[in-house]
Amino acid sequence: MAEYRPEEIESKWQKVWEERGIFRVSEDPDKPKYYVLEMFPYPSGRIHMGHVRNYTIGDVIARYKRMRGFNVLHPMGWDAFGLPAENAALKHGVHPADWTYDNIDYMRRQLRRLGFSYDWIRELATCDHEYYRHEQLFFIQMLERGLAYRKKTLVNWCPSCHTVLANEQVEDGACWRCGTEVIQREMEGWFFRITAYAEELLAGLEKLRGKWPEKVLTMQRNWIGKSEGAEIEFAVEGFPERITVFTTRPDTLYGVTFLSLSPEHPMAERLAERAGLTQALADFRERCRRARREIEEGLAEKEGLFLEAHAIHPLTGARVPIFAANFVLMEYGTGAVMAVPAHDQRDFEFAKKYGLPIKVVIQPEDRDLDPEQLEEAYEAPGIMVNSGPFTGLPSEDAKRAVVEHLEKEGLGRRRVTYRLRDWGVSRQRYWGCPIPVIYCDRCGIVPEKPENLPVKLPLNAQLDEAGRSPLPKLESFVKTTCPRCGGPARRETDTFDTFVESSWYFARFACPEAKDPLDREKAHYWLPVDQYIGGIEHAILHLLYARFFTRVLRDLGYLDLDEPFERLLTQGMVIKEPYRCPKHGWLYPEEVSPEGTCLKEGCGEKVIVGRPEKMSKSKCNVVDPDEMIRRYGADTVRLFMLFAAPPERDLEWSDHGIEGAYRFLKRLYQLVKERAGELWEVKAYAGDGRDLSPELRALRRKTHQTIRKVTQDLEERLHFNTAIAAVMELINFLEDTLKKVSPNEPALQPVLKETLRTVVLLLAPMTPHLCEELWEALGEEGLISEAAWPSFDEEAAREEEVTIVVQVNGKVRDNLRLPPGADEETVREAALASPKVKRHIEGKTIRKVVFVPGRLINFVVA
RNA sequence: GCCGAGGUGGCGGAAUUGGUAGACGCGCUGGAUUCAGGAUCCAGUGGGGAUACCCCCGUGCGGGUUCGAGUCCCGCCCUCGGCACCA
Repeated sequence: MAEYRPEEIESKWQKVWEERGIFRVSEDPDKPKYYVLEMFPYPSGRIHMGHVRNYTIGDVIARYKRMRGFNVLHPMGWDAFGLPAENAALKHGVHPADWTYDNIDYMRRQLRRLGFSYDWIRELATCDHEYYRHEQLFFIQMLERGLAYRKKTLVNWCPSCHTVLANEQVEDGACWRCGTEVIQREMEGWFFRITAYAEELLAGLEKLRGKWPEKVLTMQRNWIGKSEGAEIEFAVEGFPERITVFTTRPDTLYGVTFLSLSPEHPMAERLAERAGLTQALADFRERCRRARREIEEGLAEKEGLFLEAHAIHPLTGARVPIFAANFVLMEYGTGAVMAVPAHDQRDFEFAKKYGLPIKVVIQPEDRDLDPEQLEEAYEAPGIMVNSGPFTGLPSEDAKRAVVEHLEKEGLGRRRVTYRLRDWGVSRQRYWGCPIPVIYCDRCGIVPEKPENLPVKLPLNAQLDEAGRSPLPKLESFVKTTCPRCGGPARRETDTFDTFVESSWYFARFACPEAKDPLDREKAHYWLPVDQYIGGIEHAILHLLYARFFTRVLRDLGYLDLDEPFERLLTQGMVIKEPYRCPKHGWLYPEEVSPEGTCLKEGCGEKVIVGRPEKMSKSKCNVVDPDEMIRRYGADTVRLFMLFAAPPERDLEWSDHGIEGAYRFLKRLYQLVKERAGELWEVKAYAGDGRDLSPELRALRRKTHQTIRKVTQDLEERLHFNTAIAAVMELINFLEDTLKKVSPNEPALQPVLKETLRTVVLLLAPMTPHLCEELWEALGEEGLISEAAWPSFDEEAAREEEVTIVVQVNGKVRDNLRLPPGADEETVREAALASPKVKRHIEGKTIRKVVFVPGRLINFVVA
């Protein structure tokens, strides 16, 4: 019996694909285009199961669309700048470039072994100056348009990575990469004006409804954080300047009893100076910066510093004290808040702590608020009280009325504020794209001339042992001449956030050889990406930056689209249960006995099996793709990744599960190989089925039903697990049929050929190597990778008989096999003839009959 | 606290529009084959009662709508994810 040898089959077909270059694409006006993209990997060394899953899903879509006649762009590249390269360099004494390129070579081989249908000609690595030079040009152009700028501000500093992080890159107050708590630090750096696009980025989400996961849309919406309200100006006693506050509750204006300023607010500084509190304020500001994490998590108690100054209420003229408060952020709104303790919980707590007055200006309908008795702020709407001319209005209406009044008086205006902050892109790191600006003592900040690009990252740098960037000390890099005046000048030594590279790589894939950053025509042909696939961890980060950058490139004239990714699939993680011994800690599966005891040093302790979680080396619950490919072959690994769960859900790794996938492929291989000889020259059945025996007609029906089912699952839902299940069902059905049908039946071989041919075609996007092999064995022409997707015959798929469920009082009592068109009368008679039904009806009256044609009949009796 | 997703056999998961709950796979049980193990093949496999026909119960919990609810409505519990002093 033929033995399934995946390693032979797989290398054979990978070579054929490679030699014939069948996955290379170019623009073809005669075919509809389809661009499938998976988030490109960071070349960390080896691919992990998460990559395998991500890229398998993408490959199935690419191969399927190709079979459907699309001109498919399916590229792959490397997100090759980043900190791990520098860390590895320090640890192993290799240069980040060597480390990165070695990893790329290894990982490329791994991807090839999995049989992914990439157009490798388009491969790119972002650390290549032929890639990042274009990004430097974008930056210069952004600078001209004010979309990039430099400012000094409080930034998130990761002490372990020795660099600044953008707000999006801080999770729960910690660095997203290494988990170290970030500290607040005042620094100069470069920013991209993403806030200029806040409204457009928010509005664009609407168009993605139904095409992106709702969850991602919600997360982005929250992150942008639009809120509508008003700016209101307060005069300051003894000062010419006014303090402008932002509020979403102008209706509570009459309830203001004090103002809170951010400790970073310039006015706080001025007031403190006058009151001789400069040192006190500086200390307070320092404390707030240090405790930022606690403050943001709401753990820190509210704290304030009275600045011994008063503001004048714009409408009542009342004197209200001014505080610096630890919970007021300089970066949001105006950095100043009007405090309404009766109707804002934060202000309430602050007022209680410092004994400040509480003034009720909104009354709920069902009770009376007494400021003396309040235990928490009343934040809901109600009826205005103590509010001058606005008293008696519903608070929701008063919001507008108050603002209109202020606008008339020149004391305030409507204002929309976003939570989104500008994107800080400066990184104090070596292994990244140099920011192409020069500092000249005479001319100030000067961008590099476009013709001098790229500003190459020097590869001769000696890495600093403490992990700091060597660039500032590298004279040959820093020392330069000013592009404007020709005098001596210094280069910027910060590099870009690596998210800048990944913000436009999908566009470069459309025209990787273009001399210009992008070839408008090619980009226009290929973009947008029709299907993008990647992890949910980039719900905000990469996906928001890429949406922003696409719009910038549009406004710079490079692209003519708004949204880069038409459809988005966020695949779940690959997870596995970890094992832990009370004495020896985390264990590898092979360190656990079949009885569930620890095998380390003859320990014998009962092993604790954790709930499945993300694979990580530290918990010893990783599965190595190389090892699995070696054991079972790429097709089996791919099949299991697709079969074990629908793509958006987490996938639990199972050693038994992958065995099952292997078993299935082996069975299919043997089935086809056994029959291949006799079927070689047989033509697939092409009749109308009337000449077939009932068994063969049924097999044919199942075949066409399966084509329909698999097509739907791949086309509409991307639910590969149910598609595979359907093919398995077909094979089970085929084997049952073979047992029932005489081998001499003349139509057997054509029908069998049709079925096997179909099975192989349907599985081809998922397990391409095996299917090429079986396609060839069946005597079919050409490569299955280039074959057309099968179409189904509606007539052949139609059931000759349908199952009609018979219920009595809603309980299933029997089922009938009848022709699909059977009318109520026929069904009713057949149903009443059934003894199983009779038993439940006898002696009772039929009150009602519910008939659903082709499905069911229900007798309601009493 | 707010928002979102989810809760179905021993396990991963099906059930696309309110119409036979548990497809497909794993595991398990029994049998065949084998010196034996493995591999393979066959049969069974939600729970309970009867072991012959059948009957009752069953999709997190409690209500409801309906001839009929995993699916719709109301209330609650639990798990996971995101956001959270953003004025």
